[in-house]
Amino acid sequence: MKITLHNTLGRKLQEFKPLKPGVVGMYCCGPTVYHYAHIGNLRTYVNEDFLRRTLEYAGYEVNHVVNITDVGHLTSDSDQGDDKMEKGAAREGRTVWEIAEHYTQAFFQDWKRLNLVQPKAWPRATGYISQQIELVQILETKGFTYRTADGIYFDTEKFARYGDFAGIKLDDLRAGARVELGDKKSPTDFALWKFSPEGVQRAMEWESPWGIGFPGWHAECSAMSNSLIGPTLDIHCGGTDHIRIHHTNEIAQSECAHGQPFARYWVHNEFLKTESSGKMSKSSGEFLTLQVLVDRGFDALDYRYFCATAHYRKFLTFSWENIAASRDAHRAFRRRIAPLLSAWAGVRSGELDAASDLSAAQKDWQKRFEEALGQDVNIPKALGLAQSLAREEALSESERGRLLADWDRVLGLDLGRELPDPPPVEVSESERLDIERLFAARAAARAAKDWAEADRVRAELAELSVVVVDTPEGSSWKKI
RNA sequence: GGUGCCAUACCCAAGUGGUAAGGGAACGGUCUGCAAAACCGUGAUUCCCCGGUUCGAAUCCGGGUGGCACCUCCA
Repeated sequence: MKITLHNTLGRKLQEFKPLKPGVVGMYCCGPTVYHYAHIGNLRTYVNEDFLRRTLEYAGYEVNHVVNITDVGHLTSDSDQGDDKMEKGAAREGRTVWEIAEHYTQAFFQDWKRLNLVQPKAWPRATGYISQQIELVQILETKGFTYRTADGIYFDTEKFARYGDFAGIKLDDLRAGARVELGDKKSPTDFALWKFSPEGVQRAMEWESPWGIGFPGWHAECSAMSNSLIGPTLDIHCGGTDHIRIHHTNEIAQSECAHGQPFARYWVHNEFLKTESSGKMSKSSGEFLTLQVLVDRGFDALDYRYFCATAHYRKFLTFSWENIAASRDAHRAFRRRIAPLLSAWAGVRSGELDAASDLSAAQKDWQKRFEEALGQDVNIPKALGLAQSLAREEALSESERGRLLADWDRVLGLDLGRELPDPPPVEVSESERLDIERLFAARAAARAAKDWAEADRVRAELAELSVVVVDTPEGSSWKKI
């Protein structure tokens, strides 16, 4: 199975070939655990999960690493701004360590609810302080650093290819820079190690060859990816916002320290937008968490399905109308394929040889599915194929069921599981009595075969947003 | 100011030179006392606008218009 990926390095589609046959080293920038992840953050992890599952579907073993940033970096790369972790701690009256633990666990819960595959490692920045110090020492020895009053900085003048990755000329970048220069020689220079301010006890600080302080915010990814995967990664993932600063700096420090390419393929995810305010971001205040969606009656997998409707390199617009449309499509899809999966479960016998016993028609669908995945992980196209296959009567139910069960290894919708119904809308006691009274009146009218009256009451209930469903076992109602 | 991206039906969205996938909503039908669910059917002579290249363009090129992102933390 051939996989083509859009590589930010060179900005073009490229056939994927790992460094070592059969194995993929994949590093993904994870969350800073000072607050809940919002659904925009989560879109990126869902998309990265589609990539990982595609690679595994193609037969690769994926050494997938996602970091947890539990060190509070400054909110600006100059010497200004607050430490996000300390800010979170102050906001909630807890220690930074408690904050880190709480939001890490919340993140893990979201991860599980979205049916994301566990990475091979979840390194925490605070667990790799010595490796980060070591990285800075190597850079210092090789002459890429200089010291100012507040820290050790990377000298971007010493790395000729600095602007290449982001595709920008250094002069333009420097001329347009908005950061305060401070003691830095160039606006593009960045901190590798920051000193704790004189007379200030920071909540998180460590001993180092340069005195007490804390690592710069790009150091952890270089140090942890090197420790867990190696100096050269096959794939490095992240959001598009990281291209300019974070990934550019990771490349600079990693390649100068190790003398070899840092990552061979860079895969960047586009943002989730809102209709009103554009990009969803924590710093702007308002943001939605997965829990808010769940509280509104959506399943986490409804959100996963929603993510699957747009390609990872395109903006996806969130609105309640759009997520509801995805939920409806998702639920209808599950209802439609349930008998297909059952038919397949009924005829399958033990383990099967992957493709050898597929019919010609099945092989044709299989080929189309793999092509969609291979085209830069085109999940929306693959999902469209799954929808079409579900209605394709040229294949028997079990033939379709077999393919869909297999495709779910990539779609990750956990299709074999029955999703619980959304929780009912809250109804106050007095409202409930009103509804019960009308509901009983309608039942009486139906018993008397007074259809006109029954329909009149149904309309009255509808005005209260109450839907009545009649089944052979009796009637029931629910508020929507 | 610098850099880059996007623009396809009511909504979401695939398509990247060969004659517009898929889903949701809506409408019509079957079923049902009526509804709900399910199933069947109906949708762009056209892809923001204007030029150009080509036998052929939503797809390539040029120029507009509109929206967005990055250049401070951010997925």
